[in-house]
Amino acid sequence: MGVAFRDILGDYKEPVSWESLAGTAALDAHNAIYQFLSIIRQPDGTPLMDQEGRVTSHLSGILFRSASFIEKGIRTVWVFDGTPPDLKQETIRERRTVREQASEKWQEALARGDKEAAYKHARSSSRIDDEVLRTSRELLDLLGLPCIQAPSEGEAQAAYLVQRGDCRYVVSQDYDTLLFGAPFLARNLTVSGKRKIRGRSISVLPERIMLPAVLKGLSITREDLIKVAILVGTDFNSGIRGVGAKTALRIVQNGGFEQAIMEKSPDTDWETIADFFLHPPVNENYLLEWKNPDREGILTMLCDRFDFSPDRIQRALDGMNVKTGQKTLDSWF
DNA sequence: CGTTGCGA
DNA sequence: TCGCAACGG
Repeated sequence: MGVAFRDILGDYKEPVSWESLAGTAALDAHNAIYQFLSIIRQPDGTPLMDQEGRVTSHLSGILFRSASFIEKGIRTVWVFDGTPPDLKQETIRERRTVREQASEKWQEALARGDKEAAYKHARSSSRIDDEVLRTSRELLDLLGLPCIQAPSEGEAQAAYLVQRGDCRYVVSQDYDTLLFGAPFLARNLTVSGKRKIRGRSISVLPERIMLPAVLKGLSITREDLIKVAILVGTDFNSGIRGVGAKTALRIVQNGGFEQAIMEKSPDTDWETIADFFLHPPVNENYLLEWKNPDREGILTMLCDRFDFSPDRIQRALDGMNVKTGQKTLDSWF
């Protein structure tokens, strides 16, 4: 979701400093891991793999990004998806089809030696399987970072953590958490966010989106924002053809939502979808505990089992601890 | 994506 | 020291 939806959010994206993001953050694990699997690849699309051919792109991404977050004083909670709602079945089927077709196109591109196309299709063929999930959690556990299992959508759980005050903000590239009520969404939390300005390369600041500012600025309620999303399409419905975010916003602001649905998409059970965004299943009984990284455990897992270079891993581990002066991360807060 | 190595 | 290409697994 969100490709069209973001057209009305442009004015509410604020650049923020890394310092202002110190504290606890609920990380959309699916979103982050997908990004790692999708992007960390060779030019021909081959992901990082150990000697046995097991994919390791996600482990590389999790380790180095976590090291960077820890150095910046950002304590992450990794929120994993549970069982998707029935409402999402069609989207899931569509994604599987796209993935399978991308996989075929990847092989075809490889066969004809078109690396650029190979890389592009390989990215779209990315899939988070059980093995990726298991090894991700294993590494996060060794890093001492808490993982929460959502009963349903991870974005909903992440939004809940912030609403409840256990985290300051959600980290995700997707905007869905806003619909689930996250008051503070942070995007572009990448180390390598670099841009050239006047010949100089400066690091691009992360950006934040504050839900109250969005709602106030657009003069709508959260329920209205959800209606806008439903008109353009969500994970739970395909939206109305030809209606983008700006048109959808105007329709909702003018009170024309129900009529538009009735006329253009009468089969959309919008009330059920809206109710899911407003009252999603969440786990309310979680325990958040941060521990020191298990240095030996991480080295054993990544180097002995997955063929990472001990040198690189040690350097990353040094970066996580040295700055804290042997204190536990917890003692910062 | 994030790190590292290399040429200027 | 910087900027970019290549590597990592």
